[in-house]
Amino acid sequence: MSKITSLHVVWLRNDLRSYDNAALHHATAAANDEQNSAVLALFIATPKTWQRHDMAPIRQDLLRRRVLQMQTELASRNIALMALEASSYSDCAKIFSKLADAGMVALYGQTEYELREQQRDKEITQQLQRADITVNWYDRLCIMPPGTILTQSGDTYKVFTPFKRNWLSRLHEQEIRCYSKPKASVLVDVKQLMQQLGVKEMADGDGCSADWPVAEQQVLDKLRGFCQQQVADYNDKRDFPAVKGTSRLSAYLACGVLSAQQCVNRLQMEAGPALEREKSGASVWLSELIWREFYKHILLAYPDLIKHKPFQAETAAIRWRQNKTLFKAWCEGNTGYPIVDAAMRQLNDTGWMHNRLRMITASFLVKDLQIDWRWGEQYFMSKLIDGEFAANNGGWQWAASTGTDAAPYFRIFNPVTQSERFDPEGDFIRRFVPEIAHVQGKEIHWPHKKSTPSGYCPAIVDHDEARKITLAMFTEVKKSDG
DNA sequence: TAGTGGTTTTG
DNA sequence: AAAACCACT
Repeated sequence: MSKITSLHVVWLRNDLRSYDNAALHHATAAANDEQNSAVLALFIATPKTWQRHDMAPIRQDLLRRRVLQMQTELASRNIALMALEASSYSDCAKIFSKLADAGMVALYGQTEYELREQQRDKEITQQLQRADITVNWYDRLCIMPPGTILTQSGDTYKVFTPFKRNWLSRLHEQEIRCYSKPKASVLVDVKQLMQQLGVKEMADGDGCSADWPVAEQQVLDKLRGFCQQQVADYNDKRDFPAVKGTSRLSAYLACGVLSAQQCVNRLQMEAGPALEREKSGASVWLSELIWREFYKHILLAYPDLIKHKPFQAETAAIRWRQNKTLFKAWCEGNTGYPIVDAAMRQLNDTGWMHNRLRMITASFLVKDLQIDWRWGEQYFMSKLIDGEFAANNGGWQWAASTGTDAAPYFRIFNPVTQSERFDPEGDFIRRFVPEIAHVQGKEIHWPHKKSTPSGYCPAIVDHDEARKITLAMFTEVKKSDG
């Protein structure tokens, strides 16, 4: 075989899949078109940057496991995946200059919307273009890319429902296309290339995400299974944490084993007509995918969000309580509110939390403990296997009433009412708060009525009182703003 | 035609 | 209360 003289490099980040991967697809097509040309997929682990972004250890481990799995999957398609270990994003530049010397002719990748990531990509782009290397970015993180869904006056939507209406009308105008799995003709010898470049191989993770399978086919089967068997009941079951009513695909969307395009494509295939029915399981699940895009669009349009500025400027003046003791109790699931404690322990024990519980615990931290939503935002990121800036920040600001969407009511959840409504039998609470598992019947939602069961913590705050304090805090900043 | 004001909608 | 739409200019 003749010597490889040109490399088409695919930089994988949060698009760790071989199906429907635009970058991989185009790089392979280009390489197959040329003589002595090969595709090289590249992943660079950057634990220092990950840590600075509070990326949960379980999410880091999932990334590493997925990359190793993908290495095998891609090799069978004649595509080598070089998995490297660096420290932070600034080290990526050195790797690319070495690749440029080794015959790299083009770079392919999927765009990302966070500030540091955009800076990183901009710098690498400039560096490579100076060396006459073609750089191709594909904006496929969303089905409808930011900038394509605007109000009639050309503004970014700040309210979900009109955004969704617009988004859906676009969906009806077009067919969602997914790229096929690429196949190259020449396989690069990665071991040799790594030696030649003098770069460090990616380290293994600690395996803490082992409960989450990483084989691409297995994940696609999960998606298909969900769309065939569960999505029909999604609207009826999704709010009950004791029931497996949600897709549990968020972690795979976050690291891109699945694309949103694949999700909607599969949903249309399996649930077709139901999608046209309002409140059908299929259309409600689609709404959740649209929420994901809504927050990504918002993030790109309001870059201050990445600096943790509140969307509603006047709420920056709120003086949140800096109480480490109360915060710790919330983190550890020792608030004395069973549904809150069960939820936080689910997060701590499994790296994942049911969406209904994310709203309940967020509301509790902000509206019952008056603690800065940013503390909660950061804690969630540091624990969640599916933590992504846009959705996490959007969700927290929604719960904190500092974000988009100006509803005329004030959003304070009553944790006991929420518990009664969404964990009616207390099954979920008993699973995660064993010290009150023996409490019979509806008392499980509020076991303090007679006296707090031994081994369980008393309530750290009185909800009705806390509610009044919070309302006053918001009234204060609203009136000083005029 | 882009700006306005009045009306409807809002996770 | 604020956003978005819509009709009118």
